[in-house]
Amino acid sequence: MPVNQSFALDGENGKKIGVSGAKTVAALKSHSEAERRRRDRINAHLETLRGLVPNKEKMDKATLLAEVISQVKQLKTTAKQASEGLHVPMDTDDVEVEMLENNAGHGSLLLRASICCEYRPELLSDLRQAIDDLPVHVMKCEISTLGGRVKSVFVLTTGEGNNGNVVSSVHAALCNIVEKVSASADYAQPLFFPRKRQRVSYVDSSCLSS
Amino acid sequence: MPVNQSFALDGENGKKIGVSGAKTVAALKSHSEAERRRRDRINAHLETLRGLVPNKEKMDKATLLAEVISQVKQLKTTAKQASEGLHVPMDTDDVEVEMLENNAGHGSLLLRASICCEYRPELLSDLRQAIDDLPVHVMKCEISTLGGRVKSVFVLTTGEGNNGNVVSSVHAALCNIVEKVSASADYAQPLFFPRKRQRVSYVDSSCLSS
DNA sequence: GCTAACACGTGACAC
DNA sequence: TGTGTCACGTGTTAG
Repeated sequence: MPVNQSFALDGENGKKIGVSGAKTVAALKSHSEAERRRRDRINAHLETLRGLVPNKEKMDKATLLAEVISQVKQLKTTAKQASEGLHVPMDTDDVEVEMLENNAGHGSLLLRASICCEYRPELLSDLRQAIDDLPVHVMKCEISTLGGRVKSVFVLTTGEGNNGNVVSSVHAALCNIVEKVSASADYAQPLFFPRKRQRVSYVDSSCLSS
Repeated sequence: MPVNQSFALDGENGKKIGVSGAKTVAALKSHSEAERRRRDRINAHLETLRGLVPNKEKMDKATLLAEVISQVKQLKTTAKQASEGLHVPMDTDDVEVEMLENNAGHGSLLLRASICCEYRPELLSDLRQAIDDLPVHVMKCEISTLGGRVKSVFVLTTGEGNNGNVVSSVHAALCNIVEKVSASADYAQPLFFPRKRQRVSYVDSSCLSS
């Protein structure tokens, strides 16, 4: 049992531990209480984490944290590759054009073009105009939005003949759109439709990177 | 500096603190060393976690753990919603609403709603209007077109409270849109953009269903 | 009895 | 000032 009464004894530095010692004791007590609260807070979070790992209970703190680490890494990779497959917009602007199939010299090329950028109201019509101006046909189009950002993927075919530098011209056209985005960078309401306030926190896609 | 030499003194229980005292001191030392190792292990894991959260450095242990918790939850939901397949429009009209996650009674529901139908010019604005009128928020939205047909998939969350019959009301709203489609069944130009004549034959989307 | 894990109180340092 | 965080050594308990 700790001493919480103050006796008239000499401290090591010659300081009296008398009536003033009561204050010291009180301060000490609040200190230990604060520390106790800190521990409780940390342990509460650890308890929450214990509920999020598959192994359920019975795990010491260190291995629990190790488990959480591997969980996070695992989830990151799966979420990343899954979102790649599903064309979820990342938070870095991006334009990609790749050739899916080169139909043996003459005839049509099959392209896959994607653009990822912040949303703005004229984006869709700009896209449509850009594609219309190119010597391509849209076979398939996919538009995804997440947290105010947009990713759009096109599967395109070229007509006969004019397949010289279609790839680069498509790329340039899409880049124009992205840059026009960053030009009119003042924020506008997102496409579809976080017009109402977003109650769920956005997915920070940067956390999917590493 | 701790006493690591053993003097011939009597302990309080009458136990000699002699040569055996050296053992006691040694045991105590190994104890504290073991504890130190344990702390280092835990702290190393915490440091690793610090590298996995977006905020980088400067975070006390408790808030770091809190951040990790929200990270894990976030990643879990995204990983779940990403595990759905590709959303290619079939050539049969369809409306589906399913519950992805029921957050423990209170709080928000996570829904996945999809609609597949023929394209018409007002479809997008109709969709937007319908979603706006519902007590839901759009977390993610994906629109795909193929051969004049369109499929749109939404990941929705409901606010607190009004989660009673959201599923059925969402379903009803989307069905209304589909039926409105077949009502104004006279053909209009497709969404995005086979406005120019389609030189390649449409992909029969039934062959994608497998 | 030995190891491993935990909670506790305390000194030190920071803002 | 005091309020908060951290590392440390120790007491205690379980396997």
